Amino acid sequence: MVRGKVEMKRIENATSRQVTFSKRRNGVMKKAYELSVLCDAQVALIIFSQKGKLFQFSSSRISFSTTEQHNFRKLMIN
Amino acid sequence: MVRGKVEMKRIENATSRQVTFSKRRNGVMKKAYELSVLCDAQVALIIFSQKGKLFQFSSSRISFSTTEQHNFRKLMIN
DNA sequence: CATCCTATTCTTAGGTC
DNA sequence: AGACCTAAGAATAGGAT
Repeated sequence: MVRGKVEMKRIENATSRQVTFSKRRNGVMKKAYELSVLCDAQVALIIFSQKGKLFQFSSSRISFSTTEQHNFRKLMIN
Repeated sequence: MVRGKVEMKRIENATSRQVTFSKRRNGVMKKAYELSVLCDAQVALIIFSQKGKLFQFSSSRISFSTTEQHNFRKLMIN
């Protein structure tokens, strides 16, 4: 595979998938933050890893309540 | 200002802010989609423009209900 | 207000530690 | 699991239309 090029499908190797998850999760969080700041938009981002670990970003006037997170997690596990 | 370089603060010019919103909104949506596919993660992203227009992405097993969207909108408007 | 262009910056795959 | 490195590819600012 050419270095840097990636096919848009599930990464089969579990280690690579975990590393990419960690890197890209930070990337998309940053992009969400930048959008909210630059454009004065309200943004909420919620991410569950395969193991059900939660990551989230939200700008000041929008947020996920604990109940909503719980509901999301239930949806995710089904 | 150097072409391509941007300060991480609200864009004051309304036209520029709108154009950047449109471009970066697509960018972050794409990143959220890619994260969900590559890493088999559950991702939900919700964005309100300054005018209260809603944009969202969510992967298959997680989603915002109409009620949740309504609640977000109320939070956002306050 | 969306879409094309492209120089420039930013992100990231693959690697090492 | 996380931090660093670097080449390569992707995103985007500013302009044009």
